[in-house]
Amino acid sequence: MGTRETLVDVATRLLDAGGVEAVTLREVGHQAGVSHNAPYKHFANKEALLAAVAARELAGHMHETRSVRALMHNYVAWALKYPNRFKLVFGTWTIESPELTVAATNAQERMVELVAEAQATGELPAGDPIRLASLIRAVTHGAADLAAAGHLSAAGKGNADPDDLVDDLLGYLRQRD
Amino acid sequence: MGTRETLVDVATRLLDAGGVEAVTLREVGHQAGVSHNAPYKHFANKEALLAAVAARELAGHMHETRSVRALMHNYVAWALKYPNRFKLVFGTWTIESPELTVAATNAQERMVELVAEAQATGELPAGDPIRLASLIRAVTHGAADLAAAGHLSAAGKGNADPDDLVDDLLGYLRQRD
DNA sequence: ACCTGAACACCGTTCAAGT
DNA sequence: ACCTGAACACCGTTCAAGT
Repeated sequence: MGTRETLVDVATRLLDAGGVEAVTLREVGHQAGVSHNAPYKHFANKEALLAAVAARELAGHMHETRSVRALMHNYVAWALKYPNRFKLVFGTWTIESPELTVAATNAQERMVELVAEAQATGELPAGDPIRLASLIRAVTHGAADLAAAGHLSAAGKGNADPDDLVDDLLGYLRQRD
Repeated sequence: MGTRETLVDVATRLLDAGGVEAVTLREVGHQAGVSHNAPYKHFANKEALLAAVAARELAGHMHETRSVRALMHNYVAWALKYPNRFKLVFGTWTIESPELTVAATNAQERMVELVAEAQATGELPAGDPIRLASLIRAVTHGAADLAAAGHLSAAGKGNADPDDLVDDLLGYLRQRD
């Protein structure tokens, strides 16, 4: 395995264990068996390394899913299992990462496809599939983000988990026809 | 104005200008006219200062709103105007801040109240108001978060903005009865 | 092409000391 | 009660040098 790949591996492990602030170039280099500034021979800076982590994460989660519902539940499960990767991917980037942009675009297009299919069978209401996909994605993202940050259960006991909220929305959308 | 309040002011200004990583205790102290470690006499550490910033932000945005829709549009407008404050408030906290918890609980309760009122007048469908409030909040939060991070317009030109998505959801919910 | 060690400027935090 | 200056351990990044 090349050094570059090892660096991304180590960075992902550190990210999972302690959040983005636990990913230091020095520790990444050390655990990869190289010096503390060897990463600069493979990445322009720390953010470029994090972008590589995010891009690999996004690309690796393009499972074949048969339905909008399955895709959204995958999304939620991923956010809850790897909250630090989730936060990294959707955080603010000051650099333009082509691989990250490509991965995000692919995911979005797959989503729109699935929505259009569901509209064709009548499972989802008619209308602009991009706009409807954005709505479904917003609920899923919002529910996952609030849950991952512990802001969804703040109100008490009988709270819904993110999967429930996604299903609630799909249920309301189905009852329209 | 007391030193403590000045520190929170300066920290907020730095947050707006350059994100959370631009908020250094040294710069906060300097711009507040005190030494670089005077903040430790008012806050246990850097995160406690950031929690004070977040709590004041959350408390200051409890405008009197007459409708669920107005509250959600306020939420979106706030997220777009002060993305760094938004990200801070909903980020992961490793400390327990009582003032932050209280402010979040108050906001959630107000939201549930408004949803219950709308259910009474038939504007929103019946059912557990806490769960319905969670759904509406998830869409709003998700749309605002994706938009603030630039992930909503990734698919192209004809994209909906966060306000449109909120209205789309409320529209679907209204058409149920 | 890839790596190393020293160095620089920065940061959070602590501590002894001052009023 | 509130503040200061020095100090410590850390970090991202750069640079000259090595193979």
